[in-house]
Amino acid sequence: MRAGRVRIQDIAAEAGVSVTTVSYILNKTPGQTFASETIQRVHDAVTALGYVPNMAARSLVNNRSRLIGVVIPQTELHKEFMFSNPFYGDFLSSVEYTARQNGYHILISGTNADQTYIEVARTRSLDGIIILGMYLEEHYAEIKRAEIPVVLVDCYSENKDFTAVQIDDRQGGYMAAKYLLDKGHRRIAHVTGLLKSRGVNQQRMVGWRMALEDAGIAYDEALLYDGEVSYEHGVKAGEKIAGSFRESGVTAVFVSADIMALGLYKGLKNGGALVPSDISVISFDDTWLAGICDPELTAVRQDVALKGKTAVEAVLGVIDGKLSDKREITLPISIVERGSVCGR
Amino acid sequence: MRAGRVRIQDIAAEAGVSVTTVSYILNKTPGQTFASETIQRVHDAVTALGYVPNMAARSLVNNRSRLIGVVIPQTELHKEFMFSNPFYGDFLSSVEYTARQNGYHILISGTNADQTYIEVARTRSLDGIIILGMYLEEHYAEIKRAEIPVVLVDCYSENKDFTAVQIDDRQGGYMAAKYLLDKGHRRIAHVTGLLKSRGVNQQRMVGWRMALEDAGIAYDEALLYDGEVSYEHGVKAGEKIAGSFRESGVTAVFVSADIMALGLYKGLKNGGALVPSDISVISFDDTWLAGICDPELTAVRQDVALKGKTAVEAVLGVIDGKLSDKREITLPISIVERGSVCGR
DNA sequence: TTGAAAGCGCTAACAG
DNA sequence: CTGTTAGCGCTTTCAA
Repeated sequence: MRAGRVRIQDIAAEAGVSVTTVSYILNKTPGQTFASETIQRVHDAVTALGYVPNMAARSLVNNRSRLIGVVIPQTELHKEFMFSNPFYGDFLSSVEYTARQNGYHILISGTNADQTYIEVARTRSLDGIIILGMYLEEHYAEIKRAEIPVVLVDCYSENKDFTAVQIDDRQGGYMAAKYLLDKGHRRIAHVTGLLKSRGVNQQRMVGWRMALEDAGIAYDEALLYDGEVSYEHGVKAGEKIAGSFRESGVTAVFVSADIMALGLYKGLKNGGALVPSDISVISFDDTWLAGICDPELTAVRQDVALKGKTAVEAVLGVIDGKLSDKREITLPISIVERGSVCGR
Repeated sequence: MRAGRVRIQDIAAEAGVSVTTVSYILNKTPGQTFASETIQRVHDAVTALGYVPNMAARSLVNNRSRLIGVVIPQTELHKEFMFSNPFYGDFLSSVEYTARQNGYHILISGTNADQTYIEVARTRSLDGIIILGMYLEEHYAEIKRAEIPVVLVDCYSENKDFTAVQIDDRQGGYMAAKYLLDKGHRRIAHVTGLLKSRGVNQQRMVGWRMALEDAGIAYDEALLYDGEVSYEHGVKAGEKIAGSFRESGVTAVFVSADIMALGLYKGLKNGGALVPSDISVISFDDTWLAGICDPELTAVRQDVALKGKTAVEAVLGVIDGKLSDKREITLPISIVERGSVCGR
């Protein structure tokens, strides 16, 4: 039970066996069998001496660390995570839990300008990494070259070289707009994040446009409000919409994240528009934020915890050499009806 | 630039020097000087070959990992983190950022029943750990014995053996109640989390009681609503308060976390009480949530990012052997006035 | 200034 | 079934 270094040697001595035996027993190495009495003696020695394995030594030999890296988008390079959006916290929570159940730990790290995440991964002998968001195209070549198991979450890449966990964001956007259409809305605005070419926001936007077009409604760029995925952007968009909805005829808004929806509520209110009687709102994600506003948000729901769990299972699958075929995993989405949409 | 293992040997060969030289130059080992040309050759070799150091090997030798562990409260043992409260996300974000700027990475891990965090720390050769919440008394002896640099955040322990980063929660509670008192409120309810004996909620509650007593108001247990730190608990408390405030005479509530304040708003509204005209509300933390409700929350503000930064700097201080004296670091708090309190 | 070499703790041939 | 031993990549003492 001492704090200092108890080595595998020490427990070998204590148990009166060789280090090999101890190593085999502790690792339950397949194909090695031992007298149950031997096993018992080894385990006794372990508890008696308070032995814990030294992962550094183990990593050095195996070249694997039982560590999984998680890359979370930063607001800017050098800066902090975008944790104000509960989506990330929920995701990380699920990832950590699932990894831990499988004997892995999570290393989180943003990146500085002088070091790419791949360098971190190599330096730390990460067994795999989960990349959230869309850092891909810039680092594609490097990641590919590093030959490290990577799972992409919410990245729409042209390169199908990596396993990806995602939802059908385009379909989600379509569902949201269709829902509004079915309620009789014809002029539907869209508040969204930055429309980077291969991001989820882009896809949701395209889905929205498709639904409108399928309903015979021409795309009107004036109804698109893109900015940062933040509360503040929601406020700004809400104020603009509230200030013009009587002329523009807008009766509904599809907003692509709960956190922006909260801002939107505020902005609409500031501008004197009521939800849902003046403006109906449908959101995306359905984090717990959707339940705290008034009226509660109708939203396209995705299961963030499942996304995290699936991402971990996918990296582990790649690490273990299974899952080489199952390249793309698409999780289901649905619409949760609450009070923020009314019919026309 | 290859993915495979480039060793320090390889770059020694490439640069035409010995491994010792390379090691010294790469580590900028104090007291070792080299011809600037040699240094240049080594660095050239590093970039040419794409060398990244192997932390496992380094850890094995130094017995340090440049890894800092962060322990975040779990809802239950075995379970996931309490990330729905933005406090934790903001804290972690700041911790990761500060650590990274200092060349450290963050390992996050909850604990399973079969393994304490200290075992994780030993197995992973963590250089230090930041413990958030109050796991202390149960593990006190073990942590002490492990002799690993520990910084406690938001833990009120009797044992002053560890460096602690905190705010004066009792003072915060006092300030909140005093603020309400000064506005003319006499019957002030308190909605809080579980009152574990050495937790922040306990302290805030004591501050509230003290302020009331100092104002000559007897403590009334009926005005205390304790439960879990969650949105739901806030809702329940709000409904109860709204249902009885006309009889009980309650005109104000001090709620000990923003996330509960949001629930409280909802509950009050459900029960037909208006904020602030019927019931004034003052909250604690002042995360971004305080700004999203209507009316915006007046709150006791603590700087979560600063707390994270300070915690990291404190562990690093302990690791480097400085800071042995500065045992307790108390961060400032203040009151941010917004629209949720009105005078009487 | 530089180099040889002894480990750090562990795994996994290989030999018994 | 069990023991010996050669590394994994790196730091650092000691000697040159």
